[in-house]
Amino acid sequence: MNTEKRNYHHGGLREALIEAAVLILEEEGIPKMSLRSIARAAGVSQAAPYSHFANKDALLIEVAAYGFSQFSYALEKPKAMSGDPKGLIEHLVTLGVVYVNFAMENKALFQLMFGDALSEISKSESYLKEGQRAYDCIDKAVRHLKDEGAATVAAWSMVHGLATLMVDQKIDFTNDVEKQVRSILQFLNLK
Amino acid sequence: MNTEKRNYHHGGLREALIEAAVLILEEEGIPKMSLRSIARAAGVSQAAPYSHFANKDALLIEVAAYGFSQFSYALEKPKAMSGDPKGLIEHLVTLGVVYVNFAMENKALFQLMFGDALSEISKSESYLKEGQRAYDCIDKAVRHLKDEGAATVAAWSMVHGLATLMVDQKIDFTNDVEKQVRSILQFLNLK
DNA sequence: ACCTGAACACCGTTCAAGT
DNA sequence: ACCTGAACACCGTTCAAGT
Repeated sequence: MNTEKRNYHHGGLREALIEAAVLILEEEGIPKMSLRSIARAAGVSQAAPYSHFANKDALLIEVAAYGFSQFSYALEKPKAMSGDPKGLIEHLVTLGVVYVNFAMENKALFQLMFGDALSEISKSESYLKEGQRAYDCIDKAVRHLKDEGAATVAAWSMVHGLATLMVDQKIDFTNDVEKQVRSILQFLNLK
Repeated sequence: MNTEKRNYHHGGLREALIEAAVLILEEEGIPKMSLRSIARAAGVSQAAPYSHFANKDALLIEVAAYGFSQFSYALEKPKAMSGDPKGLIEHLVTLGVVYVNFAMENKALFQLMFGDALSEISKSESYLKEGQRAYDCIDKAVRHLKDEGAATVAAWSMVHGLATLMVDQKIDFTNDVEKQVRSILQFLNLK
């Protein structure tokens, strides 16, 4: 395993570094995800990443963008089944459950995605694109119930607040995420 | 200024280190807040902090606890003026504004307080005590409108979500925090 | 163009030694 | 008991040098 050092000279190190970073991120946590440990995991020297990224942040921004692409994919999967109000509310609950489950199953990645450690992240095309996809998903679901920008922000804040409080261990860990999401969304009134 | 090196031998280094950490935290940000830079700011050697704290995290936990004491104080200040429903809702809006304003005016401290970087924080007496004070404030205000645990979690999630999204720059920065808080809390239905 | 090895300035932490 | 100075094992980043 350790000895099958692939030949990254044939163009693949950039992606391999991102993959290695994602692995270390979820398996060892943010503090252990150093640029040097990522390079080690990819089987290259400590300075090699600088051939593909301006600095550590630039690599982490790509990791965050990858996270948003996975996140958006998960949010786009469940399709609204019926057009009646009850079905629309049920769809919103489903999105909330997907949101919180993603956060709990990818804690460190979620923190990287939504934290503000990466000062240049808003200059990344892929981050903006994948992030917008996720936002559009929530926005569309909310606007079917209440076509107002503030309503989206309200729903998003509520679900995101629960997700962060759970990930950051400020709220009792509940295995039953759906029950938890349902219990707060009952207090969201989209008239 | 640099030369007036106080004599910390007479018991004050512990508090001086916490103060120095708070200053660096807000003025230079989390990445610059190293244990060595804190020690430098307090005018002692790099190893001196270990006479008062087991490690860097132990010091940061005290900083977070200090943050919660300030936070709780701010939340306790505004008193509910009238007992009628309208006054109670107004009180909740006020608490939301205080919450978000604290986050925006103490970004790095807020992130330290509510992040999960400090793995041993839940073992700190002062953190638990000051954190409980803040929670009780919100819980009391919500329970006057709707006496249900889930209602508190819903209101807290919504306000905390807005605060984190703003601090982490995932939502358009708005100078008018009150307007923003009001615009989302209109969708909180405590029946 | 892509990668290495050595170097620099940082870090957290430990430990013998000083007072 | 409290603090220092030196040391250790880490970092991120730069740069000359190799292919």
